[in-house]
Amino acid sequence: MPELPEVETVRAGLAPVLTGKRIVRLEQRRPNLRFPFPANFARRLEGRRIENLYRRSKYLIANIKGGESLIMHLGMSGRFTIVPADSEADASGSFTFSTGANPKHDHVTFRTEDGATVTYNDPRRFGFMVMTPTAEFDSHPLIRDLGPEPLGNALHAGHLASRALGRKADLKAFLMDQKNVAGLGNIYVCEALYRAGLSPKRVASCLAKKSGAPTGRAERLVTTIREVLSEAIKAGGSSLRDYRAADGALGYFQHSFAVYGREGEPCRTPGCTRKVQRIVQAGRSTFYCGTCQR
DNA sequence: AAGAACTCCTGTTGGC
DNA sequence: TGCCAACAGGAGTTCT
Repeated sequence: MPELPEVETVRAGLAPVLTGKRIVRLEQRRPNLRFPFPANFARRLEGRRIENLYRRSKYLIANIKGGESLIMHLGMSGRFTIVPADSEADASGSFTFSTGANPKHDHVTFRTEDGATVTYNDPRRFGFMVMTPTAEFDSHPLIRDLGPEPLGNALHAGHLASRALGRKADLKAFLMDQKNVAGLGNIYVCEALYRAGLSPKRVASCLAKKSGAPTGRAERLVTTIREVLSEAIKAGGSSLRDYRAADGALGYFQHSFAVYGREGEPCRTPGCTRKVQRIVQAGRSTFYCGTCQR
């Protein structure tokens, strides 16, 4: 579920609780999520310090003192919940801070030296946690082929054009592919395409001229991708169904969707009378306005 | 090599 | 009310 803005919001919530802290206990309640947990997972983390917590694409990464990195992905339904150190069980035995999720899907709990706990809950178990030597991080198979961070300098129209040149996939699929741009998912691709006035059904190669130079469409897309992601981060992400920040807060960017989830509702472009359409591309819903997006 | 289909898993929703 | 199909912020694997 979470795309870049949601993962970034989770990172911001977890960072003050985890950065620089020693993990004193790790409870792992099942052998695997999407992939098996790292071998000797608890033994490799207990007693060790988290040096920093950062985000790359939709991954959360913790550098662990001693030379390993923990790579975490939330999949479709993953959620982290913090229970602060000073919260206490009430008379009924339940915690003041409930995780708000079905506890049968609480798969991993980290306890820090401060007494805070961070629990990972994931009903669908499409998320995962893997470890790799930090020195080999960049060449890890999950990391090495990722495209540029959309909010950094490496994403520019020329990059999109060079990736898109000669590609027959449609624009929607091109932008969903993490090798081309990192961090976008179904929601923000739909929203960025709407803002750029580009049809999701267009062929990806429309971003490049025959010379390989970027078209105006590529320029517009870079701008709208950045805009929509930045605004969503400011709003704390989008909360539909499962997603919450680590402190339990709901994001509110879903109220700003122009097209996502709005099938049959009027296009928000002033003067446009068209209704938002839903089509299926590569098995996923795409929402767009057939008038404003060409 | 690129692209499409299939797969993992549980929960929720809407139609009959 | 129940039953069943469709769908959900992802992406690796396998096939053509």
